[in-house]
Amino acid sequence: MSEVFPAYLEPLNDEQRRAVLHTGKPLLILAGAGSGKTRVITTKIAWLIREQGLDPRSILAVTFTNKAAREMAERAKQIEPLAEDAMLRTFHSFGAWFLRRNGSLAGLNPNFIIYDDDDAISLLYGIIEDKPRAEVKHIAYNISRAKDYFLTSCDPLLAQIDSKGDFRKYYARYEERLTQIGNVDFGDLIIKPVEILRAYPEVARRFHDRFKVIMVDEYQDANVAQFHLLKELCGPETYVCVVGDDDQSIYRFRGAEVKNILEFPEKFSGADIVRLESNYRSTSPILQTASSVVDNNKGRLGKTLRAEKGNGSLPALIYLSNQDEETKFCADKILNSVKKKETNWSDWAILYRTNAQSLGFETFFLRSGIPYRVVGSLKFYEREEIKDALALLALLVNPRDEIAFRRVVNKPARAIGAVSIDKIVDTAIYNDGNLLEAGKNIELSAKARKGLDEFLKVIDDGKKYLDEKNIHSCTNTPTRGKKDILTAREGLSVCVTQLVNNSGLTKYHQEQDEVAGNSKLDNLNELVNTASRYKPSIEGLIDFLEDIELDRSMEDSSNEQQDAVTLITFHNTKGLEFKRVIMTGLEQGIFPRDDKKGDELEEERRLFYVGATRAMDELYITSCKKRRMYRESELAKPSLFLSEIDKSCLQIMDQTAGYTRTPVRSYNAFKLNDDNKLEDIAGYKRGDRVSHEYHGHGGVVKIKDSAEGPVVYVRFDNGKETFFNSEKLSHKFEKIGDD
DNA sequence: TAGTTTTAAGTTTTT
DNA sequence: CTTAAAACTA
Repeated sequence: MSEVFPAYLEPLNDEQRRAVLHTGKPLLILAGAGSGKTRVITTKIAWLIREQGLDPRSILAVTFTNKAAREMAERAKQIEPLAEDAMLRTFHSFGAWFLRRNGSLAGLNPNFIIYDDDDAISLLYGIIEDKPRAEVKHIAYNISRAKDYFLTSCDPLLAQIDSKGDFRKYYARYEERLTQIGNVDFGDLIIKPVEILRAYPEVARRFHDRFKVIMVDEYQDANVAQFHLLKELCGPETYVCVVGDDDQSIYRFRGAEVKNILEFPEKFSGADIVRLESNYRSTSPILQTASSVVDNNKGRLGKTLRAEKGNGSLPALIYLSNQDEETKFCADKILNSVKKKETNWSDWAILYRTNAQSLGFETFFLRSGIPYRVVGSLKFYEREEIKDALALLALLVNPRDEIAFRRVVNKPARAIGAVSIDKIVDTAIYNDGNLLEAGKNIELSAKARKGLDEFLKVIDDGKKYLDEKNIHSCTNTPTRGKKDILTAREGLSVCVTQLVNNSGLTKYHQEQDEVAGNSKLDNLNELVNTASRYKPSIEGLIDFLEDIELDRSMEDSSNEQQDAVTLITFHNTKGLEFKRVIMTGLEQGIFPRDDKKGDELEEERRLFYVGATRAMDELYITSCKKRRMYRESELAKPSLFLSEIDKSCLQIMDQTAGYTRTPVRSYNAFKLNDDNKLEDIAGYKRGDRVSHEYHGHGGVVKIKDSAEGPVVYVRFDNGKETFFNSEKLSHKFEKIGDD
C-alpha cells in the first residue's frame, strides 16, 4: 500500500494503474465511457519506454480514427518525449504502410492508389452491365462487407453476405479488374497484409522482431479481417493489449464485430481482464440516463459505471412542436448561457443522427450570430471538383487507373465520347493496361484524336512538376492572356496548379460557379494549399493522395474557429467530451430509424449511450412532434429510447404548445426579412438592368437570402433565368442603369 | 457529341 | 430538396 510510484503514475486509480503495470499475458481492458482509457494507454506507452527500457520503435498502437491517433501521440509525448518514435496509426494507415513496403510480394506496385467507396462503385459499374446504379451500389457494399469478414470470392461462407448467384461472379471480376489496374480498396489494406504475413514466414518474423508490444484502441470496432491482422502481427513474444467497450460498438454496419471483444480471452489464450468502471466525466444522473437505455440490450457484457463526480442537475427532456422550434430552443439555451458567462460557445455540442439535420442549425446560427463548427459532414474530398483534380494526379502515379481516366479524359469536353473511351480502355486492357500508352497509338476520329492528344499532353507536362529541378523554369504560363485563378505556392502545389489549370478544369469549374453560385474554385484553391505541404516528387504525391484517402477529416484551415459550438453526428462524437450536450431529433423513424430491429436496434441504443456519455455537466434531449423530411412535415412519434430512460433522473418539459421566445438577434446578425436591407447588401434591387460578360443584358427579377448571403436572380433578354451570388461574382456584372 | 430540359428516385452512420 | 437518369435538341 505504501508503495511509491513515479509522479506520472500518481493520478491513476488502482484499476488504471493495474492496467498500466500489467505485463506478460495478453490483456483486455474493458473501459467504460469516460473511464480514462486514453490516459491508460498513453501512460502505458510512457511506462514501457521509461521503466521497461523498451525501444519506442518496437511499440505499435492502433486506433480507429486518425484524430484519435494524433491525440494519442500528443498525449504520450507529453508524458515521455521518446514516445514520438512509437508507431501510432489507424488500422488502414498501418496496412498502407505495410503494403508500400511489402506489397510486391502480393504482386502489388508500391505506387498503388487507394480507392474509396465511390471509386469502387464506379469500377463495378463498368463491370456489371445493365443494372441500375442503386443495385450496383448494393453489390459494392456487399463486396466491402465480405472483405471486412475476410471472405474471398471463392469462400463458401460468402453466401452469408449475399446469397445471390451472381454475387460471387461480380466479386471475382471486381477483384480481377482491381488487380489489373494495380490499385487497392479499403478492405485490401487489411486483407493483403494478412495474406502476405501468412505466405511469407520470414516477413512475419521480421515484424515480430520489430513490434514487441501491440496495443489496439476501440477494439469493439475492429472487424474480423482486422482481428486476423492483429493475430498475424503477434509473435510468440509479443505483448498484446486491447482496449474497448462493448457498449460503444457502433460500426456494425461497416463490419465491426463485437464478438472480437467478447471472445478475446479465448482467441488470445490466458488473457487477463481489467475493468475500468470509474467514470470521471459525467454526473451521476447523466450516466444513469445513458445506462438505463443501453440496459435494454441483451447481447452485452454488462458493467456498472461509478460517477466519481457525484450528483448534478438532472438531464432535461424537451418536447417541441417542430424542428424550427427545436433549432430556436437550442440557439436560445446556448445564447443565454454564454451571455450569462456560464459557458463558452465551445462548451456546447449539438448532436444529431444524420448529417442532413445540421443544415437547419447552420442557417439559423449564422443569422443569430452563434459561431459554430460542423464536424465531419464537409466531405471536402468527395466533391466533384476535388475528385476531378485528384483523378488527374492519380494518373500521374498510375497510368492504369481506369476510374480516374474515365473521370477526367473528357472533362472539360474534348470531343472524346463514350465510344472513344471504351475503345481506349479495351485496347489498354488487351495490352498491359496502360491507358495513356494505349491512347497514343489508337485509331480515333479526327476530333477525338485532337482532344485526346491535348489531354495526354496535359498529363505528360504534369509529370515535369514532380521534379524540383523543373519547377522554376516552367511555372505559371499564363493561358490565353487570362490570369490563372489558382496560384502556385510551393512544393507539390505547383504540380497540382499546373495540372488543374492546363487541363481546363479551372476554367470549367469557374464557369460552373458563375451559373450555379457555387464555390468550386475556392475548394480547388484549398486543395492547392494543402498540397503545398508535400514534396514535389512522386513520393510526395503518393503521400498526399494516401493522406487524403485515409483521413477525410483533414483539418481545413477555413474551419479553424476557436470558440464555437460543435455540430456533430452521434457517430462522430466518439472519444469527445463537452460540458453541455443537446441530443436532438429523438423521434421514432429518425433515432432509431423505423426499420431497425434486433441487433440493429441494439446498435442504435449503443449510439444513444455514446452520445449521452459525452456530456460532462448538463444533458438536454429534444424530441419534435412534427418533422419535415424532404417533403412536408410529418407527424413523428417520440423515440422508443425516451420511454426507456429511467424517469427518476429526468426532468420533462412539454413545449409543444409553442416555444415562443424570440431568439436574440444581436452579434453580427443582419436582418433578413427586410428587403431594403437585403438589397443594400446585395448592391442590386429589383428592376435593375445589368449586363453580363457571357449572358448579355438582363433584368434583376428578385433577390433572395441564402446562407452565403444575398442571391441575385436575373432574367436575361434571351429568355434565360439564372441566379448569382452577388458578393463573389459582382465583377462579372455591369450595372447599366435602372429600367 | 454536347448541352439542356424533364422526369424519377432516394436520402444513416464512415476508415 | 437534391441528385441521377433519360429524353430531347442542336
